[in-house]
Amino acid sequence: MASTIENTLKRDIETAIQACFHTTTDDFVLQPTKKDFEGTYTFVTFALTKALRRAPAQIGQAIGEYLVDNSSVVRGFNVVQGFLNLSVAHDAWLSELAAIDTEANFGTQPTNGQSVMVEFSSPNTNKPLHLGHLRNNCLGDSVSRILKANGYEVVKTCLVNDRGIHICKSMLAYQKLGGGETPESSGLKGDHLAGKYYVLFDKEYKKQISELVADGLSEEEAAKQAPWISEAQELLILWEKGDAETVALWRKMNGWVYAGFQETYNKMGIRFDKIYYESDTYLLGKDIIEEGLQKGVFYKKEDNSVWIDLTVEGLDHKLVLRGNGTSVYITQDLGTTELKYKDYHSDRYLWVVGNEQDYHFNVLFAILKRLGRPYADECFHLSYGMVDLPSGKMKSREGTVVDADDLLGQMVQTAENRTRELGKIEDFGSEEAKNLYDLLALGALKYYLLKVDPKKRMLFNPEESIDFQGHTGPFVQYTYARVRSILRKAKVNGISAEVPAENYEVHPAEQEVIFHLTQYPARVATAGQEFSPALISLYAFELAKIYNQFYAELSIFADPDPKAVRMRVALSDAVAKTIRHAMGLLGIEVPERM
RNA sequence: GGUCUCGUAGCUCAGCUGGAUAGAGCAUCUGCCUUCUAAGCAGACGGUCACAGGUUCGAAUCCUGUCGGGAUCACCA
Repeated sequence: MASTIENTLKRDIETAIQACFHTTTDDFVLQPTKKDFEGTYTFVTFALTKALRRAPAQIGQAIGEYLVDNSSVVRGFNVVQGFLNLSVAHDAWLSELAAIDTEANFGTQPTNGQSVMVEFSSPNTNKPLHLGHLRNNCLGDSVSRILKANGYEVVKTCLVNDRGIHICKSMLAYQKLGGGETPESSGLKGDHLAGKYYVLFDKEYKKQISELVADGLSEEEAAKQAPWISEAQELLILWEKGDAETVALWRKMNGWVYAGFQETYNKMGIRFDKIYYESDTYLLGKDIIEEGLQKGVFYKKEDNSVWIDLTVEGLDHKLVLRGNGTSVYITQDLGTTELKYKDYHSDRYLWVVGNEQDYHFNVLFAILKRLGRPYADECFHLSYGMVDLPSGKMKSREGTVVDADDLLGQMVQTAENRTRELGKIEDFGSEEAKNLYDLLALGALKYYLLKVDPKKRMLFNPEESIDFQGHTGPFVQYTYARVRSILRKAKVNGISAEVPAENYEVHPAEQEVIFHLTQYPARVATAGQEFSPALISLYAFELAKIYNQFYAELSIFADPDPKAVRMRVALSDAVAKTIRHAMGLLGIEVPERM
């Protein structure tokens, strides 16, 4: 995965060590040279000092001299303490760039013959999507794209949580207070309409609790006895029995929510290959419990409830089936996982689920292993951190959520305002302009959510709008548009991209750009191994930044050397291609102009 | 209380499989558009890498402990 220069360099250094000292090292440290020093790669010699019993600088000097004489990729060197800084030969830069230039799908690996299922989003159908869901969606979508670029066949899947007591709560409130309201009659998006009744339920429920508490009941008792909660539970029972009226209402309200979600997914550019509905799968898993009992993996208590002892794994005893024979969360997940396996026989399974469920997934994977499932070792939980507000966690019932549709709308507005201020696209038609605003807003939002290490929780301050400058999506998009402008100009002037084969002194600013281009495939591979779009985000930013520096320092068309002009056009072309590819892995589109 | 996780500049984050003087962006201040898109570039300011020990030639990074934040330990999903 490393670049040609890097591979050659490693080999040549090994040869040098052998030739100079008649030994080898397994502690091989080759890293990019720090900015303040001359060179591109730095070989660290400290590890060799003990075995060779020589000063680090002495070792560096010897290896450096050998490389300058014998390595095709080394042009010069300097030694600072134990650091051997190496400059790359001009021809090596040129051939590296030429190779990238001719590669049609730079960054994409050929198929590896393996398949992976990525489950993400998995929303509840009782309230609209918020910023936390957006992080999940962006992560799931981007990781899917990254895995695909790494050669996997990817199945994107979503398990819709469309049944249960929470759904019945919104249904009940709607029955009581809805008065036949519909998305059409109210002008509300379907998921927001359902969410409205979920909130109304909670309001009334809380009122009922406090009334009961005033009558002398304990909080706990009151929460159980409040009339609306009992009615909601009755609704759930009716639903499970298949009561026609209840099911019809459920279907109607869920339909609204699906339509609402679909609209948001469409806006975000997110699609699934397969959607599972919990209403179809919630009874699954019981046969696995039976199987586990027979295998002695599970045990039964006196009340008929079924458990597993996971203390050996450092976990607890865990309930897997209630005494009355009904499922719990883990039962369903066992069933759904088995179903996914039966449906797709994928080689690997990835769940993009918040880190609040770390324990659940540890349990799930431990059980799968105990049951000897063939896919047990290929299950991974991409555990991402919550999006918190300065006030703490987002809570939908307390109205402290950042609504996905609202935020998206605001960002489109910001994109429009900013674009108008700059006045660069006055010749755009209204539809063209609208597309650009959407593209920029999505770029800013997705980049914002993806640039942070997925594992870490992140803070969103609603008081501060998401930036369009600096380390942002629009910065990268802008750089792309800028490069495209260069390439258009080259085409108009009949200048073709061409990397000279030799006799060209590659300018340091050009070297920097080429060096970063060479790092891309390795970065894509690491991002795939670590399920981390943040690595790609950072890369895209760095590449754009370095190109902008090159752009500010050197003139492309005004250079007197026509070889330099053609070479820089080729370099620009490679950068445009790579930025587009990297942003594509984040699910972000790039504009021709902005 | 047990387990997991995080603590880096005023703010948001990189760096963490040990390597040079700890890096970006935002914010504040200063320069740069008669030349390829200034959503840009250059510079200034800003740090006891929570704290204390340990390992080593070398620690933000590894180990131990302390303090502080978060999550989780449901017959909720």
